[in-house]
Amino acid sequence: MNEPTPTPRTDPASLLRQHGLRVTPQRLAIATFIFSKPMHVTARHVHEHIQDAFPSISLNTIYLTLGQFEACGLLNSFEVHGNTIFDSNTTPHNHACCNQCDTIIDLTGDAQPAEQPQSPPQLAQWQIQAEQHIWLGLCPACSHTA
Amino acid sequence: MNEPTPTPRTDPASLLRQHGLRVTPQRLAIATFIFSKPMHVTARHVHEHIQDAFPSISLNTIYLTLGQFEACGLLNSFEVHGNTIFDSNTTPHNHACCNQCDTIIDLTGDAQPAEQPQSPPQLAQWQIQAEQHIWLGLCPACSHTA
DNA sequence: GTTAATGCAAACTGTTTGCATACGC
DNA sequence: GCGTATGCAAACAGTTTGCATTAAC
Repeated sequence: MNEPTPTPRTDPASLLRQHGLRVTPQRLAIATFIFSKPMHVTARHVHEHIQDAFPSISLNTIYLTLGQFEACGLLNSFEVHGNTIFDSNTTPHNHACCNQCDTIIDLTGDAQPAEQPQSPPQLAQWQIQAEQHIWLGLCPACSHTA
Repeated sequence: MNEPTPTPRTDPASLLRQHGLRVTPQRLAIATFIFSKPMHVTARHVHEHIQDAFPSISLNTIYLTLGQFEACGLLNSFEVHGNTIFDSNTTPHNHACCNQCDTIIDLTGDAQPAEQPQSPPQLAQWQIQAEQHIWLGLCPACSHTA
């Protein structure tokens, strides 16, 4: 009861209300999907998944909703291969992306120095808002078949 | 005379021939512009600059040429804010990009651990081809006006 | 009832592709 | 002369915008 965790594992509806977002069935479905576990999705990916339950949902709504989730701090986003990837894991971590199959994995740093962003001295006067550390290459599966 | 540096500061024409690329006036202009000093450019940026000398040059040619330069290892590319940035500095280094004015600076690491890409253990089975470490935020100028 | 979310369509941007012509080698 | 580079146009994908309708509060 004494844990002021920023985004606790509450149910999606409460999560939305906590951030001043209206709870609509579509939004609830998106939130339920995305926050069920840490995942990396594109807007299209979400759209295709949600269409099972809401065949008439538009990509537009997906973009809007994901954008709002990100503005609330419920999601992070980054770009790989020209696509915007939304990441429901909002703790600081890095990524590796396969150049062939586009698989993305989290690199949650045990020995990683990503937690403390030790900005280089040249950035002393910058106001850093985000840090992206991405490895690109071939995942184990694609390495074998390549 | 005894320096076998990979991409020496030869004239652009020789540089192109060295990599099996035909030397055309347009290509020469692009190469001269890009390799005059380390810089970060988009295809559009190059196009606008080259149009001074070749008003009829097409964006298509720019994309093709930059793509070939990259395939030859003369350029690196990365994406920021949905744009492909071509970097004529091919030595390993990191970047910082201003979210407001899109200024990009090189972070050539003195104390930076970027030189030896110490891949995280999770990537042991990956075949890493590139590593991007980008800081996003506000540059000193935009920090002040924000 | 007020305000925000949705869905549709169209616009917009960056990039790629196809193809005929021009030109470096 | 052969083969690639160029330029034009059109295609394409991801994303954004405008607006009328609908639904949450």
